[in-house]
Amino acid sequence: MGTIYDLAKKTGFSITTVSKALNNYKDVSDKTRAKILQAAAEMDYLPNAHAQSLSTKKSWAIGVMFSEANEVGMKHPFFNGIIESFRHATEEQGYDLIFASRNLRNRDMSYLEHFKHRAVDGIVVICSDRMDEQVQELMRSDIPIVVVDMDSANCSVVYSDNIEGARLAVNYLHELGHRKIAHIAGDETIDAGAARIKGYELAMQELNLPIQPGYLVNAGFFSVDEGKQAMERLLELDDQPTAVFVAGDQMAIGVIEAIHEHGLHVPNDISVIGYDDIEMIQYITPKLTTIRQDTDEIGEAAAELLLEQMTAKERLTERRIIPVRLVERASCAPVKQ
Amino acid sequence: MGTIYDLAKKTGFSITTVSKALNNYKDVSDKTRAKILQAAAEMDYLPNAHAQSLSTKKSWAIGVMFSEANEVGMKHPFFNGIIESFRHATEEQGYDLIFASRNLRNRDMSYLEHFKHRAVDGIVVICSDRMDEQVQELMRSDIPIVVVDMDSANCSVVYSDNIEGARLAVNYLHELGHRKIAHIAGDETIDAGAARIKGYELAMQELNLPIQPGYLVNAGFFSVDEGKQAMERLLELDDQPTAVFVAGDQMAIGVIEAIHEHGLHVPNDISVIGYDDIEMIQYITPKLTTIRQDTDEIGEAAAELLLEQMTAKERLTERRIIPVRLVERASCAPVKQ
DNA sequence: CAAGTTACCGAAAGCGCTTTCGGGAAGAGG
DNA sequence: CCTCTTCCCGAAAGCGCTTTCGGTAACTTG
Repeated sequence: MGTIYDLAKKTGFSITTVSKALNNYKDVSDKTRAKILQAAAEMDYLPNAHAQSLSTKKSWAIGVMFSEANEVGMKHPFFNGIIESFRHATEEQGYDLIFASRNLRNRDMSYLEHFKHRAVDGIVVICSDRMDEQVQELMRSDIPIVVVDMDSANCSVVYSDNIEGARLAVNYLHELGHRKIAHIAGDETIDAGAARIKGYELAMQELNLPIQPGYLVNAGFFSVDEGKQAMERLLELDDQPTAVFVAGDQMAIGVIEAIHEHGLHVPNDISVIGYDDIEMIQYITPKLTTIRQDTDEIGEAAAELLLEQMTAKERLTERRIIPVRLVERASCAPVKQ
Repeated sequence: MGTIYDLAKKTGFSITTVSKALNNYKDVSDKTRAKILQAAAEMDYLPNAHAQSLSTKKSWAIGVMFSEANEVGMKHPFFNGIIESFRHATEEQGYDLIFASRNLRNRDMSYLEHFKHRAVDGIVVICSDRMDEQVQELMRSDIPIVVVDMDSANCSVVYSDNIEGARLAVNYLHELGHRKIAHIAGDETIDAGAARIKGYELAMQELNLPIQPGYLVNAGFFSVDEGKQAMERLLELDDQPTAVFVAGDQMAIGVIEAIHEHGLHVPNDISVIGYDDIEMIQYITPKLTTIRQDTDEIGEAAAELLLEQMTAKERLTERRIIPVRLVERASCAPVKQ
């Protein structure tokens, strides 16, 4: 492949001139630039990224911290959509993504340490647990950073409009005639969970609907099983809800399972509305009505906020809230009289 | 954070000694090593990865080429499981994954070029299209490489035992009494598709079952829609099959949809068996019986084959075939008499 | 006690690139 | 014809680290 020295030797120019030609400096004539470029193509020369980074202090790499409660990593059906869209957006600007291990040659270090070691230009964290000490550490650092699906005053963040999403869900059920509306919630330590609870409470209040005892149940961390268990608690109630707003699609799948196992029908006996709009809910029975989060737009917004900081070379703290919308399918029906 | 020079100044030793202490050379006394390590901790010194790579020619990074026909990237429900497992396995050895963009500061280059530019230690390619010129180029290069879900004599490969998987599927249907067994296949340009076709033909032959005209239908690239369309062609036949072996779970979802839309029932009228065992098929109705590919093991095997080459510093060409197994759920039933 | 080991440390070169700064040649202006 | 710009180009330092090689001090050994 050769180095810049080889190119210099081949063309007869100094490495300085070669470097300048390659980097479009203005103080090299078109003629010599052409010669150098041609020679570079001939010996398919490629600059060494490490050498470049060393001397420019810019690595063209973005560190990704991806971590969620259920440890499924890239298999996470919602987060992986965000990552994918983020990747597209940053790729266009010439950045590579690096998924850092926490293990540097068997000395384990924090994500921050690792990212500093790798000298990334920016960091994106997709992590649901705001208490994670690793995340805190990243947010305290001075590396440009953007955090997805989590709120914070100390760095740029992007997340869906969860309050509005919850309101959409509750209002929709209300329009269908439901009054006994329960909420199967995500854990409050997760911002998205907390916000949807708040939205639920707000919406109920606006509609003058009381939240009956036992109608707000914490289902933990968005897994199918937890959703199922939560629904079972709801089904034990004397005064069962006629509709339930579930804080996540995966939980909603468990919820429907539980309802079916109890011999009841969705949506005829109980209406269910989810949150996220992950792919698989189009294929279950009944197809799940849900609040759609726009992963494409979330990823793009995250990229935008990060790129902004990286070019400005200073930390900004912008907050971007992405609109959600209701996707009507078949899991909700008018209340039975 | 400081450099090795700062550390040297702080401790009074030369940078040579500092470097040696950090890298566990034997020719530095325990006492001075301790001092240096302590000082390093105090100023939380971290070596700069670019400088290290530049001088050692080892980047501790693995390039990932991830590309499939449907352009869903990391959202791909099967491939993302492999990546995740691969990531775990390589992480343990201290490697980071780099998802390379094909765009180097707005000059577009090939994956190979990009990986050379980044000086990765190895490459993993997860790509279904064997004709992809980019993949060919990677395989021709001299960088350690492992290819997943594709066969080749020129580099290390790992894939599932597709022949055996197809055989398992067909035999299972046969045991249920089915004789009219169709195959909705993946495109033959994709190794996995071709192998499953071959397995299907083999198994049918072994059972002395003729493959009726129209029973082998190419459904293209494993999407739900393509599966659906293929099934519709099958349903137009005068002599309809009683069971169909579908080369991918996503296609099988479309297949079931098509059957239902025609007023028929799965599995009572037609049995369906899929391939892959992606998560969502546990939640559809009926739960899909399928051939399970072990993504964990595939990812681990890929990591193993790659690490092997990277430490040996030479290209090996080992072939690893991962066993599959039948997962019985509810989409197949004994044939009606 | 002289000679030979062994243990520990440092000077310096090198990895491949960028960038400042200065200098020579060619052109502009009087 | 002389001075002042403008246009090109290159020497050299520097980015932060590793590694070879040699040298000194301390320690054995007979």
